Amino acid sequence: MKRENNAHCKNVNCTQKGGNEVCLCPVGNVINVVSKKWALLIIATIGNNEKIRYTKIMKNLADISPKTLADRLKELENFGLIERETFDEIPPRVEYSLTQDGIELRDSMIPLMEWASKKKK
Amino acid sequence: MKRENNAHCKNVNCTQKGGNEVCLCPVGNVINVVSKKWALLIIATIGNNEKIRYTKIMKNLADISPKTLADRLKELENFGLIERETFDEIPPRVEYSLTQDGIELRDSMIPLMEWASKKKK
DNA sequence: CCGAATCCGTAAAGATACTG
DNA sequence: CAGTATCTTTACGGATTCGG
Repeated sequence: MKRENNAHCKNVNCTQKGGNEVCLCPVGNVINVVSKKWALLIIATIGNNEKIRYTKIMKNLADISPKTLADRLKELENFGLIERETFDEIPPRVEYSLTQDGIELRDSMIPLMEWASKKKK
Repeated sequence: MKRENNAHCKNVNCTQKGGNEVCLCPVGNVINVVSKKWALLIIATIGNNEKIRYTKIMKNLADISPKTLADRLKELENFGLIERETFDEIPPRVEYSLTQDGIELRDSMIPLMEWASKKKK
């Protein structure tokens, strides 16, 4: 059976049915960045602070390892979701903040976080 | 400085500031299930179909491996987000559907999926 | 045939110690 | 302070196999 017309997706190989569903074909890239472990929580943490330093993110996300945090910050920056500002001071200071895209992402994940929040325990 | 009152969180160790932010303290568990690779896409796929079989999920998520799908389905079932119904037929038939919690999750992630959808190239 | 389970190699995440 | 380096552990992917 050839698939029905789908308002959400122009991909001819899309196997989703038409209707009011959310088509998943175009979601791949972003989701793969965003669904890595800690990624959403990092975005949310930065979003809660406007500007925030590496050590403070570490404290807020108590169980993250420094390596994972550094890796994730680099990815999120490369992806244009966060911004990294360095200051030539001793001791060094680096501040992270959300870009416009990051803010949009943060806003769009608030319902998810609230669901998770009330779901826990 | 002791932290300010935070309407979202009763955890005394919460390091978030007060205000209109989303507190992350209670989010841990669920997020760790949900932010595993493919988890959100599986939820979304099942949510798009009410009932759906293993093989059809495989087709919809073209690049997932059978092992990863089986692993994720088990986790999501254990977590009470999806339901697994087996039929004693040959060839065997297994249908997956969202639980009430799964439906809530699905609803709460729609904005995120839509953001991802319009963000992608 | 369908829905996995198994085995195995690679990639990602965690723990800890350490440095510019 | 803001990360690296290094090592161990866990997660993921790919092919094959298998019971019903």
